[in-house]
Amino acid sequence: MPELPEVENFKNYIDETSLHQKIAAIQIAAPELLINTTIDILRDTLTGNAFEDTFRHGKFLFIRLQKNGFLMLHFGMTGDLLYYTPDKKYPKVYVLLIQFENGRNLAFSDQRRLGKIGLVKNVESFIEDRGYGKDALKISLEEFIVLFQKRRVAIKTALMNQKIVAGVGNEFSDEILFQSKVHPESKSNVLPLEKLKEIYQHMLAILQEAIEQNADRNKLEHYFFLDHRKEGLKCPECKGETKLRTIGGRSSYFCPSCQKLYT
DNA sequence: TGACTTGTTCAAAT
DNA sequence: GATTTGAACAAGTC
Repeated sequence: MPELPEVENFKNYIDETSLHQKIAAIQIAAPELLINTTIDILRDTLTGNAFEDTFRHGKFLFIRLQKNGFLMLHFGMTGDLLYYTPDKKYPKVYVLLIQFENGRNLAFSDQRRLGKIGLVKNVESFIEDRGYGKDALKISLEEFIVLFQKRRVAIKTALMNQKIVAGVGNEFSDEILFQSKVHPESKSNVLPLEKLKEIYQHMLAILQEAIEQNADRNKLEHYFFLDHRKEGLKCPECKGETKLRTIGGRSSYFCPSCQKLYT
């Protein structure tokens, strides 16, 4: 599931493959993913244009165009990118296909179609209008503490709320709380200051390492819950059994003996 | 067959 | 008004 590190990885992928090339044509296979634009406007804007650079905020990726603002991509649950030379081997399924003048294609695929595609004039006002919080890698400790001290919801729910801090999803929130030894149902506003600080530090460390490893789960084996999302496993710390519980409408895995519940 | 999965948004409740 | 809760969406798996 694309969370912040995966989206950063997509950003790097576009930087390495798709910048400064004239777009010859585009194909749109899933118009229902478009927000604040239409097929015609998107086609008119992108054709003859080029990608200049990229910017990530939380799980959103913005690609600056040579003219007329930014192309915005959100990867939902199953979004993926592939840059390739079209030939018979690639009957690539896509929701948006960018065909460059050099003959290469960039395909945005999204099996479950929970992604989003849009045009954005101004990234800062897009983020502000929609009420998203600071990016998880850019928020300061002080800002983090102020926000989390006033939320009464479960800490896991707060961490996943993009309007508080942007970029953390279900899977990374489980790992952050496991490393911090905090039960996911602990109320955010009752956590001791020291614990909030630990959560903040683990959030940064885990996200940063995942980015360094290109969000490759095989290289994150030492992270217990990122590697094993199952109930009834042996916790590597205490050898107790891991539990599954629905928290904030999302499945949450945790170790009930290592992760302390603050009420 | 239908329950379950996730990121986001919306409506309703507090 | 701000915050919280829960349902809805899609489409695939089991």
